[in-house]
Amino acid sequence: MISIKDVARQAGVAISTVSKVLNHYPNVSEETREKVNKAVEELNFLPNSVAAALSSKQAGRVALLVNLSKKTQVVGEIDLQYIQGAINKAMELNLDVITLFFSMFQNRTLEEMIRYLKSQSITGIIIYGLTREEETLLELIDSSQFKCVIIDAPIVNENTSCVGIDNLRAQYDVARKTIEENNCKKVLYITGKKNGYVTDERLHGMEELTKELGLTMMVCDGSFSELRSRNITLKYGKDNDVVVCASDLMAIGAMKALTEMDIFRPVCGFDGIILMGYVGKQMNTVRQNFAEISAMAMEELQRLMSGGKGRRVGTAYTLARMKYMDIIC
Amino acid sequence: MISIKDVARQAGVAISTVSKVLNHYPNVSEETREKVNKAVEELNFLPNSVAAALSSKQAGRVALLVNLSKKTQVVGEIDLQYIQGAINKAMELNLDVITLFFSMFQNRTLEEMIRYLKSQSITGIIIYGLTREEETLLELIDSSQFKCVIIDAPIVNENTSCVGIDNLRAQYDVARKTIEENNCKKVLYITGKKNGYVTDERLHGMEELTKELGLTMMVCDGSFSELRSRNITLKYGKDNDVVVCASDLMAIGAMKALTEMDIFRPVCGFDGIILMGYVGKQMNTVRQNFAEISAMAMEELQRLMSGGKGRRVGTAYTLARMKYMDIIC
DNA sequence: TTGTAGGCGTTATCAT
DNA sequence: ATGATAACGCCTACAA
Repeated sequence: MISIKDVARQAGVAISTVSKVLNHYPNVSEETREKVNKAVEELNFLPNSVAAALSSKQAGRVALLVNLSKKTQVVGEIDLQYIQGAINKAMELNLDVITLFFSMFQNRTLEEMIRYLKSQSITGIIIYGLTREEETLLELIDSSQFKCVIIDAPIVNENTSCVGIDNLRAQYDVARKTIEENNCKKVLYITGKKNGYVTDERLHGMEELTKELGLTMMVCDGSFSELRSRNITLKYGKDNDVVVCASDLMAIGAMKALTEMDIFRPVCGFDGIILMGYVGKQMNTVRQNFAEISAMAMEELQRLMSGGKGRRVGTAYTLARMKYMDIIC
Repeated sequence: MISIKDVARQAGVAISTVSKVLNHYPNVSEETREKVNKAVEELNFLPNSVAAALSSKQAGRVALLVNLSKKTQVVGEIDLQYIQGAINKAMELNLDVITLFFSMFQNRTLEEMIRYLKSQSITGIIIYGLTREEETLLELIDSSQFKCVIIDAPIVNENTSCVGIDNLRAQYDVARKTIEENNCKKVLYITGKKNGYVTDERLHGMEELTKELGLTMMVCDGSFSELRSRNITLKYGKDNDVVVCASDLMAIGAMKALTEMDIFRPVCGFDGIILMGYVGKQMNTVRQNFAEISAMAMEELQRLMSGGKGRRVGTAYTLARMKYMDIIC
């Protein structure tokens, strides 16, 4: 394997000089910079990231902490896009990434988690799918041992940023659109998990909307479960004239229930997953670009790791309908 | 951060002795072994994997090379299970993992790929979704620079193993079941991509079956595309009395087409993805446990990395029907 | 059986 | 502006 040493020899300079050029240090003459770059080209040199990680305490590695939604069986779509977006961006930024799942830390203490992450030279973490139930993770964030970026949970401090859409607004928007299109008065709102951060925000969006339009609203805990949403709809669907769901999966469950009951009620979902295109009926939904959000999170993490302070980063969304013929190819 | 040095001091032995205990070397007295382990416990020591990777040339890291199926829009389910299965097993085996995607190496030469992987201290690779079109990857495997495990492609050599089900048999089985259940004579077979390894194997399964049962078979290239399958079915579905597809997605496309044409034909798919449960009609399919397959691949890779020779590893499958009420919760 | 010392490829701190 | 040199944490001959 060809190393920085070879480059140094080839360029006729010291190892440390090569390192400086590689890392864009200021005090290097244009002349040597060129010599070194030429040698790098000639030798096709690529720095060993493992050695770099070991040596420098600042250019650490980042961990993706993914909460695989096993609860719903439709695994994958969102999480994979998160992972992909993050990894691609990381490669662009020259950051090392390892992917981890919540389940790996199931019964671990805070100290064990920290130890493990440190043993991997992790200095930055992106967390996907955090809920209030993950107490140890919340402590981890609080511990300030790592730079963190949280997706879709409003946690911000010195070392922690959050990125995500404005859930309140988005829920308001998609529900309003659906309600106005169908001239509804009584809305059945099926929420996400009790302890989910987005759950509250979205609910507030509905509260604002129903108050503003003078609607009545029945709120049921769907826990992001397609089955629960289905049962709730079977029970209360008929008595309301629109079903607003805090997730697409729940919207699908609701729609399937309505179809079975052979009654029509407009339904809207949240997230814009491809699966929505398969259920026949078109529904309004909030569409997010998960890969892009994740890429932004990675950029934000890099900012934090190089000294930036935690902050809130907003991402975009659109209202959409997923049509079968659009999504297949 | 607490290091091997601290453990050595605490145990009153030399650093190298600690290392020996940690790595289960033979020549260590029971007494010192206990002293060291006690110190490890007390200090909650966890070895730094980055340093280990840098130091030892043998305990390298492994890369997951995933071919994200962008062609079909239903991304995720299979790939994510692969990733999850591999990472979980790797953690168990104490192996470092990084996840990469084919797209990252789109226009890269063999040398560039090798350089990159070496710069990451990669010594083992698991490849998911390989086709004959990935020429550079095939060269990479041939180069013998890394230990490789290929999923679902019959490539075996000194440093390369493959793991996967018997595609010929599985295709034969699921088709036979469907055909016998419905007493069919004329089968429309929609294949996967021309250059996919499994495509041929599955086709051979069909050839064996149709010959054995004396059926007529019409073979169309579906390229794993739901849309193509749909169009093929629209065109030829009526003239045949069963549609056998080399993937679930294509089975769904075929079924949707049949439904639109308002005719019934039994359809069977391949893979057992959750999505199958959403399309209403139940279809036979071959169910694979992707996470488990991937875990086996990781174990096989470890075997290779510790000196084992390449070989073929078979995995299990079952025939199943995906029912909506079974898959939601 | 145990310890010493050199090396893995970088980065970072000093002199120069 | 450049170059020695000491870390970084661990592994592994080799020596004791």
